Amino acid sequence: MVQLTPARVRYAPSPTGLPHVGNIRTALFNWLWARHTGGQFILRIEDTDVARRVEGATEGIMESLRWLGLDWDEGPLVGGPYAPYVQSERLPRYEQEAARLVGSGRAYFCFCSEERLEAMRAAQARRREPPRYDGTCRRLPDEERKRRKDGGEPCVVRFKVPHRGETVTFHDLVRGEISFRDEDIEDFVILKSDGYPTYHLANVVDDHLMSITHVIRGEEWISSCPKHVLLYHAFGWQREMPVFVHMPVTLGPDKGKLSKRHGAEPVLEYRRQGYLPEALVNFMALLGWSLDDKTEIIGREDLVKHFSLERIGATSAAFNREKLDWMNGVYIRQLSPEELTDKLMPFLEEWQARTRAPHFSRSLLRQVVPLIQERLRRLDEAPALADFFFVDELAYDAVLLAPRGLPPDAARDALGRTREAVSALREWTPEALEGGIRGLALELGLKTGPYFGCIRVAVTGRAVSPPLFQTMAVIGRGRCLARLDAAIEKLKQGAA
RNA sequence: GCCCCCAUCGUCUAGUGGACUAGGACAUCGCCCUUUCAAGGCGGUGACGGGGAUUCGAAUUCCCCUGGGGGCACCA
Repeated sequence: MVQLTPARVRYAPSPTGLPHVGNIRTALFNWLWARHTGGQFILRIEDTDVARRVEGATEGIMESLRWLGLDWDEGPLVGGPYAPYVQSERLPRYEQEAARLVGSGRAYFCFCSEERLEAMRAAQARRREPPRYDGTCRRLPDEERKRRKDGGEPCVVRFKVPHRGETVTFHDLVRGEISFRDEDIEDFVILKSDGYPTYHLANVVDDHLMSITHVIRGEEWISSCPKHVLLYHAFGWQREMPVFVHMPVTLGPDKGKLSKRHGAEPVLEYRRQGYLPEALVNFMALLGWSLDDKTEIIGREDLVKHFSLERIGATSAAFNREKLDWMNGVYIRQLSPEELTDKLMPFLEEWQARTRAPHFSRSLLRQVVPLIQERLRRLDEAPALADFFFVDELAYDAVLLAPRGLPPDAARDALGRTREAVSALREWTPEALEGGIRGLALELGLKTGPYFGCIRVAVTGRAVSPPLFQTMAVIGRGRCLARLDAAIEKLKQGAA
């Protein structure tokens, strides 16, 4: 492998809610790059919007990362050489850097009120002009700005975008050169009136201070990237500018950018629905990245080993639940029965608590697991698939007992003979059951299809189940005989 | 409205001028296996948005159009 310099990358979410798949995929790509290069993955909380802050969101973010196995080397809880990693705790730095810019004439105080700005934008919209700060305070004489500032008038700090009719160009690893005309960039706010920095300032300052080498983020940031580039230059940091990698956004099923509005669910919701973190990781990695023309199932280690920024595509990808479900099934089948039992326990326990199923236990579940493993796509499907192993009474429609090709009377007789034959069995094993029941089928001249179907319903209460004889073996002699009796009774009542 | 980005099967993608009658995966359809359902095996349907240009030769390069997406806050 080529010797790579260790990268320092960051996942920088704002704590405004639980991260969803599109969001956490950014974390995954950053993490993969850090691990691939042997560098550091940094978690930085960008809580510079006091109004949008959500209680507990940071914990939710960390829990999501932990569940997916995306461990961070620096950040909340673990600390690091560039602490603190929460922007609200770094306010003095931003203020200081903003002041530097004001001092050197690259930024200025702006006293325009929210109302005035709103009116300005409304007027621009009416004139069908792009909404953009009109530069009122930029044109103010220095003395007046100083006087009003010293007088305590509320203000923000705006970056003085050089409007020289030039283009601001940056290199994006995914798309190549991207350029904007400087007159299309407005004098953006870098420090708000409450003293908090905006994303633009905080992000540039911290990335520089924390020696971030690669900024891997969603493509929704492309349009603000020139602002960041301008800031790097204004600060004199252009030599150490990070490599920009704008990943394509994830689209919802309706092809809109994945968000609450477009079918995005919190990552932790996937845990609740019985997805395996390794399946979700595999799946998300393939959303916008590919190893070659055939690899679909690729485990975490191989992902780390083979991941590369160069193979990130430029087209946005729609989140496709069906493929995730398939992939999750693949990962479920790869589990050992013991592992799967462990993973299934919380889902069955939750079900048990609701239904009071009398026969549920881990050891019974352990026996059931081999019978349902290849039938599961999600862990939360297990109760619906296996409930009849754990209950006493079965509730089902008697007509199911007489499938096509087996009239009710014949079904009742067959079940009666079956009960007889089976209760005489010395061993209650799949093999013994199969021998006995097949022998009987031959003797009675019954086709196995309808006949086995009939027994299946009697024993499981449904027309679809895992293989009959193994199922009966696990359910046990006592409950099987009782269920056969109940089925015969049901048919008698139906006839009467 | 303005700016930016993108464009291969329904979906995720491979493809960097000839190896492409465009490959793989999910989904879908059919067959096989089979006591049902799965799993598995085999096979089928299915795509280079349109138009120009460059070239002996374009999915691949360039331009235009169209379509889609993103952005345009004292939000990130």
